[in-house]
Amino acid sequence: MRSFSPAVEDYLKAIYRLQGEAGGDPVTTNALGGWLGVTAPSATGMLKKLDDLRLVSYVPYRGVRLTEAGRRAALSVVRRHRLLEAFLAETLGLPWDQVHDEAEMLEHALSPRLCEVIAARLGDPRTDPHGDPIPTPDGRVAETPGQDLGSLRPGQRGRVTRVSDRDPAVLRFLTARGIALGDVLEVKQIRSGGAVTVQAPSGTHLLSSAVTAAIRVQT
Amino acid sequence: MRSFSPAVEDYLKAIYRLQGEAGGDPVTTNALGGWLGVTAPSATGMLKKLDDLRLVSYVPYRGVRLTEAGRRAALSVVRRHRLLEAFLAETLGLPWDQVHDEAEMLEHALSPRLCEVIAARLGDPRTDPHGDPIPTPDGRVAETPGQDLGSLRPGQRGRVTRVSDRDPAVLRFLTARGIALGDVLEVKQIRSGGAVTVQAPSGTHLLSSAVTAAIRVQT
DNA sequence: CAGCACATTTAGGTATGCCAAAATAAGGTG
DNA sequence: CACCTTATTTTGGCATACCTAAATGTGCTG
Repeated sequence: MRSFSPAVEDYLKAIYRLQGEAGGDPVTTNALGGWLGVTAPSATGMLKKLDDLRLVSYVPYRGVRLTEAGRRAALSVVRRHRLLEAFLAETLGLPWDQVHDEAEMLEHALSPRLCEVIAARLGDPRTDPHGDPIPTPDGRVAETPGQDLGSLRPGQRGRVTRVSDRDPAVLRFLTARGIALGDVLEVKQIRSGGAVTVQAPSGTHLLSSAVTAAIRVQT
Repeated sequence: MRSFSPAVEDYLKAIYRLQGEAGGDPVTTNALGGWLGVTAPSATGMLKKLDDLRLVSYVPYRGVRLTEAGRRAALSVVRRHRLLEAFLAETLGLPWDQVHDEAEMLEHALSPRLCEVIAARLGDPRTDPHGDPIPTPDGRVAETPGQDLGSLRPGQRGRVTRVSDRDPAVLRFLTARGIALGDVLEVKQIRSGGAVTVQAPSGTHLLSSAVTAAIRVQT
């Protein structure tokens, strides 16, 4: 597989992520531009190019979907990204709220060879520091079942399997509260606005809806 | 200090290196283009830009020299490059003939923060795996005195302090012969064409002029 | 000091990837 | 079904960084 420009890789990764959130629906130009911080015309131009490269199938005004080749390319980027996150946390002790931004920059510069050396060194980890699954080199991903913490009802318990890396502030908040991956949380009370009181190993905490939306749990 | 594009960083690094080899003379457009693998017109265009940025002083037809700001920027890139080489060798066990190419790609994506985390993790090493000095964050470099192995006369001895990372094949050759940084070599015989027979801890070896030119020794 | 060889710059062009402004399509509403 | 809002695409431009071909400067040699 030849290699792509950083811009192309970023678009593929974004389409992969948004497609996952959209539950299979095509991704719209605006959603993509918004996610990547570029204007819609810029996204349109890139989508045409990706369609020419057969990485996506793009129907004007109808949105875009990854082709099989596009999916493989996207997973390659995701693999590099998440392996780097795991590596930076493991080897340099970087906290989980910092690994994402660093990996974001390094992922485009990581050679296939070095990528696999890192994977071997880490013992082929299955998840990154946020609990996100690391795709295999041949493009398989173990998507973990589970649900948002916000969807639990009072009295229900769930083990934290995954925390979104989107907002570093959320990660820092959880660190400060002593909540980590693997902890079992019990929902005590649901307040107005979606805030939730939970019982964690580290104590009782009030989590805003922004926080509960970032946490995936397995019951 | 704001950050520069990969292309600008590569030019600064190249000018720094060629200026060192030229012993203070200005670097010519052609030498620069040749080193970087771009045509002379491309180099001319970039030199004008670097002059506008006050990173070099460029006199048409007369060559180019780094300004103090340019020197600092170049040393920042060199620091990142050599720290990465040391890190890859130390942490992942990458052989010294492979670290250069990987560092070459990663250096432009290494944030100042991560750079210093790596330096701390390694205990602020003074040299990279080839013996090249690592500049300090504030722009000081401990240039090691020494001379090319090829300049020694029969009977003279020298300790290997530095090996050029330019040609990975030379590095692999030395590894295969059991010659490493710190070894003391004694020149036994100089053959036609600059090839040299040396006595090393690992035995007696015949080194081509390409190899002796890559080795710096301290007598 | 004329001419030549070579180094270097100028001129003109390509490919990426971004933007703002203007035009157009899609989809819901009266 | 015409209209209006919103999403999207088209148009025209900009910046970076590269190239080839043509023009020009430099410095050496006869």
